[in-house]
Amino acid sequence: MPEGHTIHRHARLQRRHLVGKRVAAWSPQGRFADGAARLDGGTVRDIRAVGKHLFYEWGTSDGTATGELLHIHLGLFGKFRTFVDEPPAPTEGTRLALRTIEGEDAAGTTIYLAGATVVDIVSPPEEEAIRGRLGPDPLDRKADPSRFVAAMRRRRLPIGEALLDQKAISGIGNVYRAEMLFRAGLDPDTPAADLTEDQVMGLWDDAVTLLRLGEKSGRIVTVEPADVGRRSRGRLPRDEQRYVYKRHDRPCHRCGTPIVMWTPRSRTIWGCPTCQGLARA
DNA sequence: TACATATGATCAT
DNA sequence: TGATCCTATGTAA
Repeated sequence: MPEGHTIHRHARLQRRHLVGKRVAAWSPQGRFADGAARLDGGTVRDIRAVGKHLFYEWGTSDGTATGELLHIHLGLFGKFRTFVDEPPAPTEGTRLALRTIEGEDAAGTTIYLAGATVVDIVSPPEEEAIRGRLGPDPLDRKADPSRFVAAMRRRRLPIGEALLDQKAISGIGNVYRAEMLFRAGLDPDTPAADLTEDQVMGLWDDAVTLLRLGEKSGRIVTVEPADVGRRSRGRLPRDEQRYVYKRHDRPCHRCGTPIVMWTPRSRTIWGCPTCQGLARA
């Protein structure tokens, strides 16, 4: 389930297992055999997440930087599986396997990766080039939201499409864009440039709130508990976790109006005709 | 066995 | 705008 929160969460959890460790690397599927061979037996010095990208800084077996970075982008289907005990055999599509090399009696941690759009080895300048193409990341405490504001001000593009543009803001995906626009009471078809600066900053602040929550919990829960008659966000039934995403024909949690869906640029979006004043409805 | 589906992004036309 | 790439899963046939 890879929007930005998932990527940052993977980085945080994998750091605990991998950083400072020597790891074996191989490619069960074979399509990353050469890359895995270059990484095999080296150490992981750091793992960094930015937007939907992951960078693993590699070192030699004694920890010296090699100038090689494992770069991963999960795309739509990419998945990690982590095993702290003896792992099962990898699935056929497993492109990369990493396993920590521990002492005699420790099993080590094994991580399998399948389905990713990008698995390659890049140099530090290439990492910088990729970062340079990305807008500010709501999960980066040093991010500069004014870059997002500026990007929105100069775009006639509908805000619903602009939010998916990783050059404008990085890490937002199809679930968060729909949910953020509902929470802001905005029609996704509104041209980005028509929003006030306060509205754009409001979207940024909400992205920070929601992605941080998602990074902590590993799930995307966007409803305010009061809207579904609850006291907390814990263990909500599936239909009560979100306001609009995949809730077409279901009643809005705030006003009861049936949620509608449409598909601009082959990315389905959902909205409440009443709460978001949908022009198309 | 087949097909639909998925929280992404790029490239060609 | 449409085709394409990536893989696993659930449902239908």
